[in-house]
Amino acid sequence: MRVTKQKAQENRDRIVATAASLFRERGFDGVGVADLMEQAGFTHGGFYNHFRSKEDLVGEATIKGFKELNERYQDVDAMTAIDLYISREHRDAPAQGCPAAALGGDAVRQPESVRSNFADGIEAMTAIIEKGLASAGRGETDLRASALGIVAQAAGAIMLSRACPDDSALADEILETCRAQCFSLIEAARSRSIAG
Amino acid sequence: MRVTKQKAQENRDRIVATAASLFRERGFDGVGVADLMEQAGFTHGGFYNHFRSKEDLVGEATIKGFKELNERYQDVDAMTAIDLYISREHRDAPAQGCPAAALGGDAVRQPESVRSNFADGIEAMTAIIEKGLASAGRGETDLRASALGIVAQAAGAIMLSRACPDDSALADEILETCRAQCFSLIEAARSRSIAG
DNA sequence: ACATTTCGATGATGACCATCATTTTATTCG
DNA sequence: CGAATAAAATGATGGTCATCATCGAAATGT
Repeated sequence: MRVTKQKAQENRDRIVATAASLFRERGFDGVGVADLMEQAGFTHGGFYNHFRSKEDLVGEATIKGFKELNERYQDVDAMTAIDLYISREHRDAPAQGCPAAALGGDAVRQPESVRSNFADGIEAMTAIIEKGLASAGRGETDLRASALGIVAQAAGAIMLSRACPDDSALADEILETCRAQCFSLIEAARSRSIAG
Repeated sequence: MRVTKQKAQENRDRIVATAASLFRERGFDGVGVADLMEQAGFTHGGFYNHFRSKEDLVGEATIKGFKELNERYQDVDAMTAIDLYISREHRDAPAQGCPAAALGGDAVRQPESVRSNFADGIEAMTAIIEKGLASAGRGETDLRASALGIVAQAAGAIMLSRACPDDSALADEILETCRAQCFSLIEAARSRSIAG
């Protein structure tokens, strides 16, 4: 049956949101169109009324995932951001977590259009950390470089910690060690910024 | 036809080596048994004479991948290791590169047995960096913590750089920035080690 | 109110996939 | 040498996948 124009848009949004979660949990290749549609509350057939291909959806879901993440980290201190990001809670809930950490490895095998969305997402994450790094000081030094390094270490930490077995000592050690090291990097960037 | 016992072992090794490369290039799910066997120079049927399941091969290929990597980094200075690891050459040749960076994201969806191999590989990488960090000094401080942070940042950098579009400015910026930051971390760890 | 459009459901398509049974062929072991 | 064995090839199985054609029904535009 047909459905109201607004309702159709809501349905479309729900498909994208469901995909954004499922992809982070199972990978781009781990989610079939039929399975996805069922999780969103539909049968498989309607999919191609909304998207030209699965690849299109992958691109949209990537944007959606980064948007969810960055809204949650908007306007928080860099220390708080790292405390939230490099945490067991984040590691153990990939479906609601960072797309870069969950799907960065999958992204390599995606077309340029999708990878372009990843670059935008990484750029946005970096900007958030950089903003959270800016202290009362003048910010002479390259805060962006510090932010980029912190983002790489944080995403790497979550990915590596997830790759370890459940309840592995190493998995937790990676998290704790990298959190502490990122805290140091934040402090160092700030003191350089004030001094500069 | 049947084949000499030694030849059969060589064939098996070749399948594992081919898998180790192909998996890093296309992901665990991106390589089918038939395709893999063909790349190794066989037809698909013989696969199950060598392995009980594809999952078994995934585990073995992971070990093989880390072994290849760690042999290449054995006995090198930490600076040199990072210079080799965080490089365009490494980023652009995933099939010969680090399994953690290429397959860490895929590992989450693998059984514990495979993840256990990943933990061993990460442990080995960390040990190599830690050893390369030890200077003439007494090594009072926690070099392992520094090494783990460096490994996380390095793997994260390669993963994120690969996720960006080809010829993207961000992709190269990630590499250069993280290499410089890892160099600083190495220097810092060493001076603390000497002072301690 | 009626014709048109379009959302969503049903079902089919052809291509892959992992896995296994069978056969052929050659080696290994007694 | 002969019997048992095992590696590799061939071919089939049942499952899943992305994509598409079709159709019913309801909302939209006139």
